[in-house]
Amino acid sequence: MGTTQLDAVPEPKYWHLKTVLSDALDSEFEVGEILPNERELAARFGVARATLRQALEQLELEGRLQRRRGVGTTVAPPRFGVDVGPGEQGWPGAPDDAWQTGESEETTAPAAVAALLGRDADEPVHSVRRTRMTHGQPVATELLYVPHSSVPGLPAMDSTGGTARGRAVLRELHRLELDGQERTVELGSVRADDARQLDRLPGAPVLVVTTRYVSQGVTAAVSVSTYRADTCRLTFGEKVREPVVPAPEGPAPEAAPRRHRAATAGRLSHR
Amino acid sequence: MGTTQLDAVPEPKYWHLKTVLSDALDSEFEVGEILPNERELAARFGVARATLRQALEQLELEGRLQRRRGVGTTVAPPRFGVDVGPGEQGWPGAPDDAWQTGESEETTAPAAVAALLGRDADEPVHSVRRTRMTHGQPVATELLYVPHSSVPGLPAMDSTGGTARGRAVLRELHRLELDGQERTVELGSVRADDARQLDRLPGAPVLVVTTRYVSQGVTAAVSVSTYRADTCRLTFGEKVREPVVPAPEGPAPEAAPRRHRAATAGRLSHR
DNA sequence: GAGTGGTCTAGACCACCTC
DNA sequence: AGGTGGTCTAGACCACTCC
Repeated sequence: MGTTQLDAVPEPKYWHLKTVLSDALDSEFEVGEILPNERELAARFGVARATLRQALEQLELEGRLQRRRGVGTTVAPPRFGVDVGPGEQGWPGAPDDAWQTGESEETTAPAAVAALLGRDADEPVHSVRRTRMTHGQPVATELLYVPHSSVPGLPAMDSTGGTARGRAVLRELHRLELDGQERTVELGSVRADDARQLDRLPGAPVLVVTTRYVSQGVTAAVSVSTYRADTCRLTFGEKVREPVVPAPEGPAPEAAPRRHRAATAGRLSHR
Repeated sequence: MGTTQLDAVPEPKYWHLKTVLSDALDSEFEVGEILPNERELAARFGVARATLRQALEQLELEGRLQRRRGVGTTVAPPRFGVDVGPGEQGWPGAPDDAWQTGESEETTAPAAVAALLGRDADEPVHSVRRTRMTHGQPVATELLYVPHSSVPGLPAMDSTGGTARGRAVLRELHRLELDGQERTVELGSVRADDARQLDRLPGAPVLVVTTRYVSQGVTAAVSVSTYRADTCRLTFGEKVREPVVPAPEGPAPEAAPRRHRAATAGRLSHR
């Protein structure tokens, strides 16, 4: 007695805030437009900044917003669709691939990778770092692990730890016959070293794509690629051509107008 | 002058905490074991609870921990590898698939899905809800959208909005010839309705797999599946058999012992 | 009812970018 | 120097689970 009705599940404030902001983004903002700052938004909605930030975090996770320290919060463009095979049924470094070869060094593979390779954890491998660019932005970094035994023909150039070495490794890899590849995708958080290359803070969500390259029945190489989860949509094309894909937003896309109305000055109404 | 050295980047507390906890998880805890509660952990590390929670959030995102309200925080098992074609080159509802057909109803597809279907946004579609189980746990929910024009042979059973109707839709789908399918994977956050089915709170991170099924040159159906990102590793097998995959943990797996030492009582040392 | 994780507050300071 | 987002604190209350 007293409760007007079944108030049922009191929706968390930040959750409600998120949907309000999401709607405002659709109706009142242009892509690339900069939002009012967090302190102002929090005040306007009558919540603590931490609560507002919880909502913004969600929206950033869904690729709707982009936040940069010292700059501000902007409305993010729809996610890129980046192709992740098996379209290009080739080895890394195929002439047409989207990757840019970087440093290479001789190390020992991390335990998990060694297990995937089916090699001992202490067997030396070539590790080649690569970066993938799209629209002028780095969207992924990769570490490619190639056991010495996979590329026995590689000329000795031990101390040449530069990009030349990386290209040499890729070249040798191409001499092998590729039987197939196997991929897994999972969620991770970017480590400090990758973070800088991807222009994100450590801990930002990434999609980790692990690929096992098989040649003549054995795993010849393993690559671990980390894609920015906020800006990327991984596509696995097969046979079919892609039409205009209007980036589903959030989880299960529900009626999403995303009309671009002219943006003037003081909108984003409260309540 | 004055700084002893390049103190460079003062690592955030929660970031350092995360690595400390991560190491402790490897060395001092068993899978399924329950951690001390948050207030205790925070006190033990001399930080505010919010800071500790930031570290725990990261670890949960990486699939290392599982937190349940009212229960506690437990050490998560390695992620499941769930197959996401194109191994089973078939229509949804193939006799051997891992999905469990649920409710079906007649609706109109959300805008983004309608665009993928290449149909008008107001054309009626059958929407079939399905659930994917693995190891007795629900790992994904799906909404399958089938335009009426794709299954003209479907007998009239308008008001039969149950699972029988869903099965009928799938049955009709099988009569079509499948030319190919096209998938995309992206990060999302689970909506309220899916959340309950996946036993997660709203907003939890999910991997959204959107599949376009093509028959005779046109898109015959579109499915949107949301997988729990904390417990799932999506696998895209091709030709190759899978060995024992020891779940890379975090982004780029670095030397990960994950040895299971006997767990006693009051460890998890500070500093 | 006791104990857990989830939400929220009102403040403070820091790191970074831009002017 | 001033403004932005990022980190951190010390508290409070709530929703949930289990006994």
